[in-house]
Amino acid sequence: MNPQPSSTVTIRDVALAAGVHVSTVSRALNPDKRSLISAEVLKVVEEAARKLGYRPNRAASALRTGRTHTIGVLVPDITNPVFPPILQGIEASAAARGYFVFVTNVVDHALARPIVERMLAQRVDGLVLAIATRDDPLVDYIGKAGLQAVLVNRADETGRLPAVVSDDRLAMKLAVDHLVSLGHRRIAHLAGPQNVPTGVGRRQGVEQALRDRGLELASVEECEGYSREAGRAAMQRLLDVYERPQAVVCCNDLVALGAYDVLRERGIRVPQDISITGHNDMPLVDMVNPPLTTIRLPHRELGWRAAEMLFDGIEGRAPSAFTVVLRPELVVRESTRDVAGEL
Amino acid sequence: MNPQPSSTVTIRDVALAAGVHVSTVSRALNPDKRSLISAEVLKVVEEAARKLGYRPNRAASALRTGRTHTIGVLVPDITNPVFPPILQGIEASAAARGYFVFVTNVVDHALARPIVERMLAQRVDGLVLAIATRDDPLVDYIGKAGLQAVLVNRADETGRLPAVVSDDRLAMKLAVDHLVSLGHRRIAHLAGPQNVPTGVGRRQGVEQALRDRGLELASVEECEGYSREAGRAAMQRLLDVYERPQAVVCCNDLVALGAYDVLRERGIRVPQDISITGHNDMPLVDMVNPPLTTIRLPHRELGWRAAEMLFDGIEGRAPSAFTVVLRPELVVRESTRDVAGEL
DNA sequence: GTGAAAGCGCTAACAG
DNA sequence: CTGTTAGCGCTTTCAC
Repeated sequence: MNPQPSSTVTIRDVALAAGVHVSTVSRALNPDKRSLISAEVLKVVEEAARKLGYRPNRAASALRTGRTHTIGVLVPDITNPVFPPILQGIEASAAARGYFVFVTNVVDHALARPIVERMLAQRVDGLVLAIATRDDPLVDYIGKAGLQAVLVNRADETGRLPAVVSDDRLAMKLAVDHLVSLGHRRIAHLAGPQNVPTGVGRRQGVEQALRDRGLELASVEECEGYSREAGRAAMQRLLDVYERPQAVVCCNDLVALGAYDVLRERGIRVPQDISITGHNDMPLVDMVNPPLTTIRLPHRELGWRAAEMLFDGIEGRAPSAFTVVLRPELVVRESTRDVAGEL
Repeated sequence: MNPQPSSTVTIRDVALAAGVHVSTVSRALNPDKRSLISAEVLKVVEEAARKLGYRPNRAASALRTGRTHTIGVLVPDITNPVFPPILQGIEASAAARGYFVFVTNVVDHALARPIVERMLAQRVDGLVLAIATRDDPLVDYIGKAGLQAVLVNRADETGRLPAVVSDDRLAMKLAVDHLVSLGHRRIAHLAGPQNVPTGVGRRQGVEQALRDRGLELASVEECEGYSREAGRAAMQRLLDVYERPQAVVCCNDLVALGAYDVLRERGIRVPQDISITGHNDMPLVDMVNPPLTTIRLPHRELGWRAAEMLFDGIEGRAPSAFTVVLRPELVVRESTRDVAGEL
């Protein structure tokens, strides 16, 4: 009575058991074509399929239809806490549509191309890229291969691929406006790598927001990466080279924590002596000392929207937008302090 | 000259271009059968394949051979920071062997079965499960379906499936021994859910380690989950019901942070008034206030080893072990304090 | 060492 | 509404 372990139950077996032709079974089991089948036959087929524990072979269907119901996702480092929620959003969208998600960790950017080639061999229906650097030849390659793809968390400036991003400039404006409203004037920036779009966008955001308030950037240092270690190094340079700023807008939380490290070593107190802001609101930054004022991104929604756009493309629907820009929000904690009353 | 975008380059096209039969191409491009082909023909075929940008269609090969070169991974919550490094280990092993990894987030345990069924339909070659609860019918189902599978981070007590785990008892012994050596005697435990193996194992580990030192558990509360919120609730109960302990061994870091929350609210200082230990050494617990003394697990290796075992099984090699137990290590920070000199 | 031929399980014209 | 037929691209006996 129990459904069999499937192993080798094919559409043929079901057809035999139901006393109909295989194509009838195929139609009966395909939601889109079910309507072509009489209610009577439908029942018999479904019953037979159920009894035998039939499970359509996706590999066979993929060969025939060219659609595998799989997508690939490339992330630079899955242990970076911004990516899990993005993946979760992607996977939730995929699961809801009956797709599976190949997740790959692109440790070294040179490996991205071979990974995409392997995905092509696997005949994925589309790709979500969380890794494109500025002006990436990979984007060209994907375009030429005629593959559906969406970028997430990084836009393609040349507009070849649709993208879902958070508004980096707005994010930095929120941070700067917050600091200015607290009375800060000498504001520095620990910038992200200037060869990735987010690094550039956030830096421009800081500069523009400052300009809007009639101020200019006190000083800036570029980090080699979005890591605590890079933040530490950059903060050291910032303090060694320039006059100490009243506040530092960091390109992300990890960098801000690296800045914390340096400040603690040098006996500079946050926020009494200097205010710090981050970006991402990664888990536990509300638990560090002091709790970090930062920018919260809708990471899960970023992933979800990217996946939805991808599926729209795959299923031939016109995408509703080419670039989707989501709104970040400011989360005020204790790493920023009001200095308006002081001279 | 540039390799074509593949789209429709098949083995036939290569055969035609090389002036040989398709089966020759198939052999030439299969590392295991390459030796059957003359060096001369080999060169011609490889050249043709390269020139055309040929990319073997895995869906076709899967249909023919029954092997898809894909595995599935089920995790309960990818945003829980223990899982990304495990996934990273799995993915690294898979990539090295030319496999892809389907990652799924099993939000609700009732969804696990349908997900496994869809994976079966997708004809994955094997499964890594990070989700089994004690005595899970899913394990039976997988066994019956004849699917290769390995558990990670959770053992199957009935021994039906191979597993890679960290030594939970040893972990707790490390924590307890550390606290005892600091002079603590009244030691409590915030236990994990007793319907998952790790919850039970860690609790037993605490009790045994205490017994080994001639002590007994001062008090214990069970958390509803491995979350900060659950830790908060359990810590509240612990303080409300029992005499305040000198130290609390927590079943994991999130729970320990929940305990921090309660202690802070009640003005009980860590570590001056009470020592706290965690488990997992998740990112940033070295940055919280105070930095958490905890147990570090080899998460990445857990994933790697699980994947390696799975591939051994898939490729017909006898697995080198049925259960692999990895060693955790103690990381001492500032949430535990020496009280030996005090009365 | 290479070619011929069959078929993995499924879907999609095309008939009827 | 259902059956017939062909074939997706690849691998693998079986011949020669």
